[in-house]
Amino acid sequence: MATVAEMAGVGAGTIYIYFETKDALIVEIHSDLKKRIFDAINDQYPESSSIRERFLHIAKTLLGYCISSPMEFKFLEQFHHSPYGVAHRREKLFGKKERDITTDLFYEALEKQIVKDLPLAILFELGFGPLLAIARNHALGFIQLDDGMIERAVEGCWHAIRR
Amino acid sequence: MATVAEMAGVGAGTIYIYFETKDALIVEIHSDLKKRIFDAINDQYPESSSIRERFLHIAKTLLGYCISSPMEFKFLEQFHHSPYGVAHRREKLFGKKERDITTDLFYEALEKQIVKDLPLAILFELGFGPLLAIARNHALGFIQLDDGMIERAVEGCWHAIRR
Amino acid sequence: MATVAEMAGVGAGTIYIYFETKDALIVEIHSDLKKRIFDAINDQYPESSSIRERFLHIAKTLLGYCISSPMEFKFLEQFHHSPYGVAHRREKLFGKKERDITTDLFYEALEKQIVKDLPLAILFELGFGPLLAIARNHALGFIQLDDGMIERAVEGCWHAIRR
Amino acid sequence: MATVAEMAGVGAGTIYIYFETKDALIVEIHSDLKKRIFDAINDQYPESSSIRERFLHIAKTLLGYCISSPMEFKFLEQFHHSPYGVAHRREKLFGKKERDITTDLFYEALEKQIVKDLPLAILFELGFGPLLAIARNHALGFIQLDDGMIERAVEGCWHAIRR
DNA sequence: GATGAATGAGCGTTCATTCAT
DNA sequence: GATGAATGAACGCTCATTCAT
Repeated sequence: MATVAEMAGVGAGTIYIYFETKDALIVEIHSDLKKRIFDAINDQYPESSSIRERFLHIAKTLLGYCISSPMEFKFLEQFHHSPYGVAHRREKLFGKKERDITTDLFYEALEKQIVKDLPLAILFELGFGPLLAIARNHALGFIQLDDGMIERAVEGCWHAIRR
Repeated sequence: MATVAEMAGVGAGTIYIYFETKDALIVEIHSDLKKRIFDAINDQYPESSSIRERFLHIAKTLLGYCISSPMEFKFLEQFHHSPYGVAHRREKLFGKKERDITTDLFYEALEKQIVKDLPLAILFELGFGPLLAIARNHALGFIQLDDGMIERAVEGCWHAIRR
Repeated sequence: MATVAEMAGVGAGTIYIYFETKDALIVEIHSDLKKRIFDAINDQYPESSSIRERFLHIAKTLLGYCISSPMEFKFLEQFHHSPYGVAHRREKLFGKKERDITTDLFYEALEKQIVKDLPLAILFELGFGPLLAIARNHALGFIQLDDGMIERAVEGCWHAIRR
Repeated sequence: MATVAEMAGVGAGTIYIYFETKDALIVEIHSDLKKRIFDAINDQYPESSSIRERFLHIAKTLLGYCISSPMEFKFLEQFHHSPYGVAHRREKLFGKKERDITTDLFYEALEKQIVKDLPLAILFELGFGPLLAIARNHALGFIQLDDGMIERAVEGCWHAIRR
């Protein structure tokens, strides 16, 4: 928190005027980041194309965002694998949260029997989980991504969920 | 470390008789766990079956282990997403470590052009990453796994990597 | 550090607002103390008197300070015989530190061949070392210093170094 | 203590059969060392020469020992500036300890009014203190001792105490 | 006598949070 | 509203000593 305050050019106590706790700050940053990603997805979202097309659009946009914004991605990763992330997903799955574009897509795909008959949580992990993992490998320098590789990896995610 | 000592019913210093540092303790627990998982995989490993059969055996064994040993799995997850895990994977990918059964399988599958032309790291993430994620969702009570679901999820992982 | 904080009537962490580490605290106390001693020496320093007179002034001021400030002296002793003190003297002997009043005096005395042809380090030990030792003996109650004794001891130190 | 035991090739507990505490071990090592030094001094001690001659013999032997046995000297230094050393000197000054060769020399010198009229403790510090300090400077690499330098330094110590 | 595994108080340091100014 | 000095429980680790074998 001291570092955050310093980088923000404010006093250490000032943060607590705008955020109740460190946790609240983190959750809000995460919300903000999520909003930005969904904005990127919604931009040029092929609303009336096939489910496959829409999935590929989401997947590529997500992966592209993670690769081009390494700091934001690093935060996202840490959030995901922390108690914050667990609480967030629990809320998303069981809570009263309004639907988002990915949830809608999967519900539609399940209805039309285009994807495997699996719970939403699993479809998420099969369809989008590997993308984040791939971005992590890229960020760590374990792999050098190129367009063909991205194409094949995203295609793989689609194969994982489709019937 | 204080908690570990307390739960073990020993003094704080006793741990340091058996493990040089906290890090050494963590790495050794991980090694031990990995060995147990590979033992489980090697047990009844269908050496002479198809690559698909072998992959499915590994995937199911891995998922089964994670589901039936929730504490061990929780440790494995934390390790994976910590600097220890990053160092471990870096070593596995670039280091002089002897090959393991999964690496061998993927190399063979790449050679025979049975799986997509992707780096080992990505094949791992597509093929096994979602399984750990699914186990996590199960452990957190987000999903109730049944045999059909496991079958479909594992099948999805195979679809993700196969050509 | 816990004891220091307690005696200062502050929390354990408070010290670290003013001093980066325990070492920094110790070094700063030492600097402060050294400054006070040099201030005492500079006060009424017989600039234009003989080298002998100037040496005796320094020696008596130093001994007087050590006797009248037993706590400060105790710190000085501990510092001197610790790795901090060794590093400090190494810096003083070989480093780029600006000269101080005692170094200047010894250089002048060497040039004028008034003191024995010995390295600075040895002149220090012969000329001032015993004074600190005498102060220690006094602080420990091993001896009861009186003016005559101080006079003779300081005179002895002068005899040790002069030609 | 663990290191001592290891270097001695015995178990950690074995030390405590022969020495009640770590402190007792240290005190005994010191006694042993002191004995060795006095043996070196007694060897070829010029019993019937002048006090000056005898002092110079002791001083040179002491300095020579410290220079040629750096490990032993390091121990001696640490002992001297520790609570052990303080207790030891208190005992030596006020206790029932039998006289040693240096004490005898100083008593004789005081009687014959050859040395300054100062307490034994101060004579020790003026006469022998700088020698240990010089050995320390040598051990730390602060000075490079040669025969002339040793001669002048020891001479200085004599000048410090003689009338 | 000899062993060495076990102990636990204490070390220097951190950091999210508070509150008087 | 803004500040930043103050807090103190908790961190990983050490080491002189003990005692069952």
